[in-house]
Amino acid sequence: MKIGEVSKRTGCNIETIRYYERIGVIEPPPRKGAYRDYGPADVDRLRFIRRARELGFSLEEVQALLDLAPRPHSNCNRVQFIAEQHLSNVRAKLADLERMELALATLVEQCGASDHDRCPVVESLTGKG
Amino acid sequence: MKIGEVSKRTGCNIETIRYYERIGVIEPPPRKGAYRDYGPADVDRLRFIRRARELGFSLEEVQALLDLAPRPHSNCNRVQFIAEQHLSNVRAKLADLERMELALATLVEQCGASDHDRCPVVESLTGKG
DNA sequence: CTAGTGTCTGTAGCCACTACAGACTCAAGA
DNA sequence: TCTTGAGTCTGTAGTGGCTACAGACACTAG
Repeated sequence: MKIGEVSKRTGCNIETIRYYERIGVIEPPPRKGAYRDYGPADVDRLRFIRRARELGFSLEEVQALLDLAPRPHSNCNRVQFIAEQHLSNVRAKLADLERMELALATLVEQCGASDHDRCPVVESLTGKG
Repeated sequence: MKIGEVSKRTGCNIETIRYYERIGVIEPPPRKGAYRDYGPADVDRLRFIRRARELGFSLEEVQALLDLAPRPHSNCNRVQFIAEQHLSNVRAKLADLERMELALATLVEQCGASDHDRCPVVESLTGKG
């Protein structure tokens, strides 16, 4: 299977697949002539990576998960640990964004209600604190 | 005022202040001998930038806001537009993160409840979809 | 044999910083 | 005056996770 086909099947784009190879997230596949020749296992691995990325795992975490995945039974605790850590990061980011959302929504609302003598957004950013 | 003082007053670190100058977000201040010599207006501007960044505005948006800020009255509509646009980006990211959070929390929970014959996290990432 | 599509390598760009190295400047104290 | 030491200077390179080329090469169908 050539890289274009793999790209279609996994949803990873071609440049990204080669990038993953370069940084060692996937192994360099054998070559058929000048072209990379992938098998089904590569497709599975890339799908795994893509899903993990969609859940927001960093490539470093993905690496770790991939190393643990072949023996899920004995490694479940470590996998769970990584997932929990990541979950708490996600929750922290969520809290940040929620704070932003609230602040922005308030400003925008005030802006709509204002007589535009003063701009609440600018005032809020300019205020002395 | 030297850059270290400005850094303390604004919470921007020194490297960041010089970076902002390099990319044109702030003007190069005059020099007193070899050293940059800032005034109160620079402190205000950097505080503005910092606050806007904390609300998640990109530096490009910050630039635009800074250009509009001197005349908040006449520019309020444009400021509001930028803020609204940004707010909807924030909300989109929030929705993404919430999806992640839900998926991760579910997996972690299953992982805790599992007898560890199979690892729900690995299974979910490996599944054919 | 040729045209066209796909793939190859290598490099540079994106964002918003951050982290140095190695040189310098300047104010205060001896 | 001389030294010390903290602060500042410039310039460059690194971060993460791609993405976007340029310019060359490979392969396949007609």
